[in-house]
Amino acid sequence: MPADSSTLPEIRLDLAPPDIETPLAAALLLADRNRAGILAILRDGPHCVCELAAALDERSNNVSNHLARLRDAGLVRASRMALDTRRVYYERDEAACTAALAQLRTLLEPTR
Amino acid sequence: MPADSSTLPEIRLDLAPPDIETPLAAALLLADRNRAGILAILRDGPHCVCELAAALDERSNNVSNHLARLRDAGLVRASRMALDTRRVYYERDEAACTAALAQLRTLLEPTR
DNA sequence: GTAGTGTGTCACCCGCGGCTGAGATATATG
DNA sequence: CATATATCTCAGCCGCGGGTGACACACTAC
Repeated sequence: MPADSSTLPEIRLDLAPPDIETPLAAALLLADRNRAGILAILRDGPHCVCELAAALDERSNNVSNHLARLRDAGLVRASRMALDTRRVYYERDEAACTAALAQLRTLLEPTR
Repeated sequence: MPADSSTLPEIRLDLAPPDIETPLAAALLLADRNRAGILAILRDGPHCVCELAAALDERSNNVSNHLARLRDAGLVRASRMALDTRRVYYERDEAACTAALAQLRTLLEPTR
């Protein structure tokens, strides 16, 4: 027990647990070598799964798994192109990526 | 083998693997409930380990472990304050947090 | 000195998530 | 139709990282 509690900082044991569910979900999506690589590669336009797999030196089914995660989160879109309907081309959803970045800002940007 | 390769998009199997080490490291740091919570709580100023542990409903040694990770990455600083030298107060390094956010921008921001 | 509190360190356990392999589906060609 | 390529799905395995427990260390009060 402190001798002089008025000069000591008050200990706050009743701080509210912060709501970090959404930014945490965004961080978890980026916290994987292959998913981060996919998003980086797709910055320069759409690519098909086999191109991504070759660039990442991973198997296509593994890349497809990660693409499904990103697709479920809305960060990428899939589409078959007219002249090459066998392949599935993926492209970034820039609006969703910006939204995810905004979530991460709530963790890393000062409140001010 | 395509019958008419001139009308089909060229498949790029020689894409360079992107360098994502630094943004990946930043994402891995944020991709944990307790570390994300610590950064969120510290937005409103320094707090000691026991306060963080209480807010996160975690044991102090566990919180201390995560603080060490954030400290090694430079995102937070530790200091003992004059009037309360028993406790260790942690505060965000806003410059480092901004730098980490800049790394994540390389994944989520359009290149333009 | 001893006792008590706050924090740090580390080995260990264990669950979660990434990778794999097998199979299914889709599209094209012969 | 059969064959080939590209992608998708999912159960299972396994390594990595977070939580725990025990202990050491730092500081205060007595």
